[in-house]
Amino acid sequence: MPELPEVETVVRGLRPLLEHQRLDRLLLRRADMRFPFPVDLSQRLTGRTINGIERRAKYGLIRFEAEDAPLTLLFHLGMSGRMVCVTSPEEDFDKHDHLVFETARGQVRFNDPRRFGFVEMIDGSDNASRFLGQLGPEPLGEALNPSYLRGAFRNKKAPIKASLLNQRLIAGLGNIYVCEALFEAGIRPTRASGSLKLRELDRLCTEIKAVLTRAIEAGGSSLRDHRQVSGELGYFQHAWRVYGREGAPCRTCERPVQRVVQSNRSTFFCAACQR
DNA sequence: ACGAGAACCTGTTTGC
DNA sequence: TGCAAACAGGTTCTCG
Repeated sequence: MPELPEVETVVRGLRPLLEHQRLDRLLLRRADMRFPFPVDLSQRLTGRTINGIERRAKYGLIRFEAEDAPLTLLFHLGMSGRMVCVTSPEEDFDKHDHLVFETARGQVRFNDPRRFGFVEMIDGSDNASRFLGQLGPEPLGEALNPSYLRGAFRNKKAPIKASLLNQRLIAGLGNIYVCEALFEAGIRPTRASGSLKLRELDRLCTEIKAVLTRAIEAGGSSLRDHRQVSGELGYFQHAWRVYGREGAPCRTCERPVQRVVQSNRSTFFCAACQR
């Protein structure tokens, strides 16, 4: 489930395996993803040292050592993407292992059954990326605050659920954490974005940060689990308050959780607790 | 300009 | 039991 906390967990998990390592081999097994993988990936990156790995919104950024301009490999996990760490390289490939990074420490395999994931080479500054250019502020940064939200949502008729998913307004929220944050803030997902009072925006802002922070902590603890580190990165269990709980009792008032579809995506909420 | 819906693809679950 | 439909964490594009 690659939303922001999962990508953060993936990035943290990749660091000990890839950071300051030379990329000995980059194997491209399948290139026809959501956007085709660049065909010259191996040629451009093999032999280079990885300087660091960062996250921006739901994107992972692998920084490579380069002579002149910065060189970055951006990756996105799509809906079903995973990074699988393999310390015994003779292990058979899965049919959905599309890209394989190999260093002295072993392999990292980009596995993605649905192939909505993709990578992009960024030459120079991050602004050169077609994906990073239009992004709104990071939800965990100081730039996300009630007055920013007031400006971003002013006069907007779109439901608050849709606005929170809009990466140009806030970068990194996905379907699960939007549902959870709206529940925690007591705000009904169908409300017009522009109708939220400053008091509500303040609470929403607080809950967005709290929900994401808790999820990152859960991911961090799962990283310490040996099975996680040597296997799949970025997938951990979480006890959702409303997400995926249609018909089950609200954990606050015990009335059944409702499910509606907004912009073709499921929204879960409690009609009594969220107004 | 804005918002809703479709498209992209595969695997798993649900329902008849 | 078998098969088809529904559904799944994302982003981008088109259309009204």
